[in-house]
Amino acid sequence: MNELMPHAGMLAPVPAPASCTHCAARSLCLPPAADAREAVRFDGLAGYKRRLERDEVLFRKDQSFAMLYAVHFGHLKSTRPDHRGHPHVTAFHMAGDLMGLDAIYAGRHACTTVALEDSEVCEIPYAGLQQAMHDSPPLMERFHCALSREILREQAVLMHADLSGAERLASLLLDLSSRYAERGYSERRFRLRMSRADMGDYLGLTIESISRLLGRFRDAGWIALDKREIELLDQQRLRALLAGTDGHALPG
Amino acid sequence: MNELMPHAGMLAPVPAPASCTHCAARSLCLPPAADAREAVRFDGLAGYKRRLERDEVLFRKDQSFAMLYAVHFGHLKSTRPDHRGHPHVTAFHMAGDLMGLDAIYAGRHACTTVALEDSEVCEIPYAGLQQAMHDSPPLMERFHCALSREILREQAVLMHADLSGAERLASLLLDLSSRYAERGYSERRFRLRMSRADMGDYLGLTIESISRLLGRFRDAGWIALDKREIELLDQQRLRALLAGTDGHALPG
DNA sequence: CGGGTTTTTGAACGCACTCAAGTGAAGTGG
DNA sequence: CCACTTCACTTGAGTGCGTTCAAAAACCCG
Repeated sequence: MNELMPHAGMLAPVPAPASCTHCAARSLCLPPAADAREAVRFDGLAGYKRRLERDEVLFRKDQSFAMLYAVHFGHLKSTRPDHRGHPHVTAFHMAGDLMGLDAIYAGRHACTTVALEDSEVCEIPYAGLQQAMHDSPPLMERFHCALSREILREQAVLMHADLSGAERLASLLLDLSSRYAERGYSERRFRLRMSRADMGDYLGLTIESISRLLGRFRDAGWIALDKREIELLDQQRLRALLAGTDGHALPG
Repeated sequence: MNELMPHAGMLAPVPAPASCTHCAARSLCLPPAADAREAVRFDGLAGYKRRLERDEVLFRKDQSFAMLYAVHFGHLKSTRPDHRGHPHVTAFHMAGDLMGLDAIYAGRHACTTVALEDSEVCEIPYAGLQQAMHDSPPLMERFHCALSREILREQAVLMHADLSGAERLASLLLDLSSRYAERGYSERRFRLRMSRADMGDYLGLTIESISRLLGRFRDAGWIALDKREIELLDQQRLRALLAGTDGHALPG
């Protein structure tokens, strides 16, 4: 394990070096935007950070739930074993994303979350958050929005059901692109932090299919690909593939 | 439309005939279980009911969000159009289920919800609920649990991705069965309120596949089927199919 | 450089889809 | 009461896509 400091409760809110008020992902995360006093208070709540090395586990399925986490920097994935026991990727997380929301119901984590690269997360004690929400209706509302957004996100993935492999892959690439855009990074060129196997587990395709589809996208001139470095050369075509408006399907 | 009474705000909480305290689905729904005073207050909040005929729309996608709804009796489905515009069923709702949670984020409904049969729903004004949650931390916690459970439910469906058609169908039948059991109905014998087409839209299969699979389940002696009336003759086999532990797959 | 992992590529199979026809029950109007 | 329509479901035949199995190539890290 890699705990830099002990998990403190609400009693000793020693401020951590980096505060939410100056965080780049602030607008996508939980801390209140407007009120300065509340912002300071939230810093005290979420001040503790935890560093993770690549492949290090943040929390494991069935582990008892006490903290929510927000990505400060880096990338993580969440996996859940299916009925057969095979792991299935339920989400990829990047800066500002909230993790652990699915643990509130049962009081234990429903998924295992792992760092895809060296990362840092902010710890948000759930008990403290509840208290803070009681005192601050705007914070409560932000939290409800975050939960609702997570439901929406999963509904969107859920609708992959009757999409072809090419459509699912296009959907993932465009999703990543738009999330990088939200964060001020290039929506055209980015690095795929996850392995082909992770992409397959996420989309319900095999690793071979992912590889073949990426190859066909490259051959069609829709993307440029160098290992995990990707550039979306023709977003329009990718979108058209999803919409099915395009007369031209993927050549291949 | 079919509004029996005007939508009142918090100012005129005229109690409706049936109260949450006596509702059969109370334990599965939002109202607090313990405190009698809070229970009465919640009755005032959620007292208004709305009746729906079969095929009547409760709310439509993009409609602005003001109310959450709970199923009092009857069954409903929620659908969302995919990128192509084809409707996709995201959930089937029965007594006690909360609807509209996905609308909190954007302030507009993300799906369209329709009655599968004559039904009645309880209206829960979101603004009033927020106020009530501010006054009652236990209610707030129940609400967070409900949101978290919805996330879990969708994750479970999301993992259908790499299941075969037979496995997906078994999963749906067992899910319905366990939900009826929770509500005190028979887990063995029940009525499928939705059409084969709805089941297909939900599971990502065609109507023909649903029909064939139900036929194979029947021929294998795992279920008895009379139109929409179904009896699970061998739950063990259905479960074994999902777990993949069973040596015997579905004969076919 | 070598050993292990990740990714790519090839060939054949099987499942769910599409297209097409047919059955059955419920509802309508003469 | 019976033709007719309509809708929901069933059944059959053929195809295509993603899978499985198998092997080679590229990459990473010691």
